[in-house]
Amino acid sequence: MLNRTFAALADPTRRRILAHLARGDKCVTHLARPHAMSLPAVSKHLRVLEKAGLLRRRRYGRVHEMKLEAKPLKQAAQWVEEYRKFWEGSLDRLAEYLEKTHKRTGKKGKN
Amino acid sequence: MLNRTFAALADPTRRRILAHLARGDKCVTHLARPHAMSLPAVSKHLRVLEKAGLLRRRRYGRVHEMKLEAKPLKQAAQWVEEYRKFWEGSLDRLAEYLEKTHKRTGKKGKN
DNA sequence: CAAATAGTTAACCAGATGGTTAAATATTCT
DNA sequence: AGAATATTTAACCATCTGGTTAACTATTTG
Repeated sequence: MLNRTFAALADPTRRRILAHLARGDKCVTHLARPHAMSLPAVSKHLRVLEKAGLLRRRRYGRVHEMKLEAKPLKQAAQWVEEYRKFWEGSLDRLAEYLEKTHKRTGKKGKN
Repeated sequence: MLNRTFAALADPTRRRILAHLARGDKCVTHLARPHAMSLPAVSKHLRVLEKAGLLRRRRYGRVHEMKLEAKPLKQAAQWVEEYRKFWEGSLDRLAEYLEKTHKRTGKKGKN
């Protein structure tokens, strides 16, 4: 799940599409316009996002309305947040690392 | 920047490597052991992570010590967090959406 | 019905990705 | 010096990715 989510987010076009969707649901042509590429290209991006569960599609006649789906984003946020423990406690970790790995003149200070 | 970060995070092997690194810095062989793949494969993964700025490498003789670098993760978290506004206010958005789309009398708006 | 509109599917292409094995490069150990 | 260890580089392969154009399906409109 995270695989597809992160892979989907790795493309700037797709992130822009999501940004637009966050400001209101849009149909394919509408989402395509600001992107200097063909419609099929956008269509593909939308399918990637859909497969990643980042948007849901509803058809109204010939128009496909896209709707942002936040669940995968939440999951991604959760994953990344686990590393907050690390980057907020990084000095402690560094100390621990220095102590454990290199017994060379144990200077364990905090900065 | 986000491109590379998210792309790097899209691979489970790389996420596992980061998880190990978050628990202490490790050298290549050490990081490779739990992954059922060749050393060069792991080496490649490490380079991807390095290029994405997610880790820093220090050489002590022939041993390369890897160290988790949190900045890109922070940036990624920041990006994802922007969508919290959306998924926490999703009901309002939904209401807005319903109002705009369904009660409309066939106007071809360029919203 | 015919034409316009919305969107997808198909076929193709160049380049990236993720893996392999074999060989090369440093560095450390005896 | 020679062997072992840590890691990278090279060459190769299959598959995925992101784009294209052309053709197709489906729906709305005149």
